[in-house]
Amino acid sequence: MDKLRKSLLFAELTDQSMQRLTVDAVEARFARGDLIVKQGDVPRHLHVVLEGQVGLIGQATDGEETVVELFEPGDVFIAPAVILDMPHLMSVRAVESASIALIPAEAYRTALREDHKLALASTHMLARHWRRLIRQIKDLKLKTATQRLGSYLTSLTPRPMGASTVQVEGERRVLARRLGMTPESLSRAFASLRELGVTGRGKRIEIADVAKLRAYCLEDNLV
Amino acid sequence: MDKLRKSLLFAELTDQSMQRLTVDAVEARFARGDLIVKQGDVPRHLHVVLEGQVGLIGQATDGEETVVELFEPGDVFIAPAVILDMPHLMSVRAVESASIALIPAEAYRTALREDHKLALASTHMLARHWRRLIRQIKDLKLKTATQRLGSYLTSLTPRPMGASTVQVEGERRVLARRLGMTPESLSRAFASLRELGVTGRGKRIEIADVAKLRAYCLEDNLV
DNA sequence: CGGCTTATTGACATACGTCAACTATTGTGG
DNA sequence: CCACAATAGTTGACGTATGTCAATAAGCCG
Repeated sequence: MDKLRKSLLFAELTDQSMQRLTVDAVEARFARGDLIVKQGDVPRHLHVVLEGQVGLIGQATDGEETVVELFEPGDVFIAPAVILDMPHLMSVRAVESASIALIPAEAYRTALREDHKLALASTHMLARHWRRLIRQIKDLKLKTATQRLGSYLTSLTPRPMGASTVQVEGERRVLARRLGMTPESLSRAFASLRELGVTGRGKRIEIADVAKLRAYCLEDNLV
Repeated sequence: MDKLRKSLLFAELTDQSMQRLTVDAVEARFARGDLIVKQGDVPRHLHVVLEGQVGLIGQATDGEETVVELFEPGDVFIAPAVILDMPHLMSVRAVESASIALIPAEAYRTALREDHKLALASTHMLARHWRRLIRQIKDLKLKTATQRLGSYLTSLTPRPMGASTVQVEGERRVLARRLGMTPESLSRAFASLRELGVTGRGKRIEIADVAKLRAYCLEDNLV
């Protein structure tokens, strides 16, 4: 269970704290499409992704679904509901086969109260998550669908300019919903970006001029 | 300066901690429209609203602006940037004349590191803020403009059903941008809601049947 | 290779934004 | 306290981005 150490949240904890936190923790496997957390339920565990990818899913009362965030190994998800002991605002679904560490909610809350290092690490984690959401809200409110796709593509390359090739992992539908559009609109957004030098099909996408794409997508340079 | 005690973040601190945190704090007044925090700047202070209302503003590189959140007395804003010591992703503007407490950023970070109670209170604050943003993203991605307005109106009344009168404070433009639409669309959204029993002009709005409105707006019952 | 799922493309519908004109409200100086 | 200007909100006409539905093409896996 010391795979958990890879997560930033637990990296700095003492072995003793870690021990107490994980004594009743278990590892669970989920197949693609499995529901890991159901919106409305009261949290029983803090979840940490060990392998695979999971999606934070918002469900409307009419059955519509959207993807708000994608989490990868090392990421802790739905911590806020656990911290506040309030019903989940979101569901979580495995978008590919995944392995998740389940830490009992009360154990985490107790550890938060008793272990200052954990509380401090939690503020950092929450602050980073907050900024991810803020970025997404800005994108949704200020950019077109095509610009959101372009921004996403530029986020996949470390290069600030010049040419670059990026790997777009995962299903198109999931990416489309994450970016706030339908799969059809995503296809059209890819088509629109072609005239800005974004070529290639499938998972491998080539960007001819990253700086130009960033400018078109209204990308700011904030870290 | 013990107006700060009203904020949940500081309610439980020892006097000694509070003393150290506020020794170099100042209170600043801002007029309507003043920029309090500029997107891209490195945070110098943690901000707490003492009086008035401020808006968290996202700016695109083409000059477009949107309102992401509104903060009221007792609210702490832009804490994540202060915690992480990273550039602000957002600007903050006084939407009405406001008074703000400015706590030096380094003092807050030091206190976070040394005072467990403060770290714990900060996780709660961040968790609550996270849930506000999640709610907003779900609304933006899953609801129409009219439904978002309806949801906002139902959030103003404590009653889950029956008739209710609510006060819509602040300027229409600010509300429109907060809800992710233009002022014109907001006017039309009010007009559309009229046939669902939402009447009245100006600041006082009457809802004939809160439950019916909530159903139309796809409101879930999550706390 | 065949069948199933997923992605793309086309035709069309619609929600929302834009621009402009008009109306209501707020604030201010005489 | 009124008159008037300035600002804010509403309404109408219209354009455009994105969703919807249906058909086709591409990718994936036994």
